[in-house]
Amino acid sequence: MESSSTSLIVQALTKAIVEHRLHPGSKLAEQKLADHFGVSRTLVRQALLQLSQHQLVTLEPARGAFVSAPSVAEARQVFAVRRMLESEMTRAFVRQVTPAKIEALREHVAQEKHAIDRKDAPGRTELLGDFHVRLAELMGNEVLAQLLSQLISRCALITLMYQTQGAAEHSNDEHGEIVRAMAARNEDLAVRLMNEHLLHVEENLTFDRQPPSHDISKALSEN
Amino acid sequence: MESSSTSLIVQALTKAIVEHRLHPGSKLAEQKLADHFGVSRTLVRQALLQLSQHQLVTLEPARGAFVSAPSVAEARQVFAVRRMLESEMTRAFVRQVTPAKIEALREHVAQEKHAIDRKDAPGRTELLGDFHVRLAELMGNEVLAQLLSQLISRCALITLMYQTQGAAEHSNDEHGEIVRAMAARNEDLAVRLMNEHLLHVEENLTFDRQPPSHDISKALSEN
DNA sequence: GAAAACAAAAGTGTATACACTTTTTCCGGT
DNA sequence: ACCGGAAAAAGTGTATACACTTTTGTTTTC
Repeated sequence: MESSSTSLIVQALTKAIVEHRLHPGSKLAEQKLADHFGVSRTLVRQALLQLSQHQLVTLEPARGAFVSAPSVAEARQVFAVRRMLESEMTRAFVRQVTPAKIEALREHVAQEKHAIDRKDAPGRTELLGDFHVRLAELMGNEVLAQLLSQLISRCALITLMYQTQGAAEHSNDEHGEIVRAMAARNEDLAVRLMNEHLLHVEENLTFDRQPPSHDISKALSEN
Repeated sequence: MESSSTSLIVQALTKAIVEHRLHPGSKLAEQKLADHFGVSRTLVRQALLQLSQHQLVTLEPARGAFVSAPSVAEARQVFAVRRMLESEMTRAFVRQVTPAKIEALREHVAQEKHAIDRKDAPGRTELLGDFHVRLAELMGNEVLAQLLSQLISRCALITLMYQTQGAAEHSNDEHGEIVRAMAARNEDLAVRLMNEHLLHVEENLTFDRQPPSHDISKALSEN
């Protein structure tokens, strides 16, 4: 790896954390990362600072940066916020729905299904999360989309990436049902389905602690 | 000014921006800020990076940092998100309300009134915003509180600080009404009042561009 | 042999140096 | 006088240096 501005480092680390190639608790030593990316510690520090704002990384004074290990309480709070935000988002969406938007969502759900059928675990996790961001984008609300994107990254850090094939299929089905309710302009049903969907995802939380991967370079090299 | 870690610089700049002592568009030159705070550019850069994540500052590559000047569209999006989030927050709050929490809110509203009566403009703006954050805190949801706090900072950058005495009183009254509806456990009323309150605040947006203050040191020295 | 104390190594936090980009200033041409 | 452009000044972006803290490993002591 070579050329990289700060944001490229942020992206690479975010991907590695969200995809659970870097486990919660892993130490992120500045010099090691700097060597890996071929830059100075300066840029790595900037990246780690940003990631700490996104809550994906925790900075301990004079001790360094670690992949965040959210507590159960924090995880539940994040999901509570998502339910508040997304149920109302769903309501607003139904009120301004158009055939083109429904078509875009159907297309997305089909992509999810494709990734699931291919057993492409990283791809399916990303797409399942992006469904919710797409909703915000289709509403034309950038602020909402960005906010949700961050919340969902945090959720991905919380839920295990290698969720069962079954759970992924279940989520995919629920996305489909939600879109159907939206297409029928059934506001209350869509909102209820979205709420239930998020509750189901939350139920599937697995709070097992895993042995941290101490080989940072290897974790990052896998793309 | 002397002793300061990065977060102190962030706080000082946030306060200056939110209180409109630094106007949107003002250039924030690193060396000037470094001299003012008596630190090196390193720490100032870290602070500016954080502020840019909070959307209070905009970084232009190779050109430097400027106090953000949110567009009208962006402002409306921020308020739309607040309405989604806060209406559901209100609903959840009513469902788990206790006399102690109501008392805390009454106390807060009284403080608001006090600041308004004293014509303490910075204090009242801060307190009027904090009402919404207090709500989140009382629900015991840190994540929600932090998120709202950031959204509200952005709103403060958008709304003029020196809102009329009348508008402040109006907001204060509405806060009082909301608390009353909550105390009565009238969920739908409380939610409706909160929604209307946020719409009123949004209506009061003033999108006049003001001449930027070029004297950064002076603006920051006023505390 | 275990625990405490010390020394060495590694790592973080802040300042500074330097290359490169943008902005400003100043000067000559029209 | 005004415009264009070169030279200087100011400013940002990244790397490096160095002080100080934490961690690790070794030796000493009981």
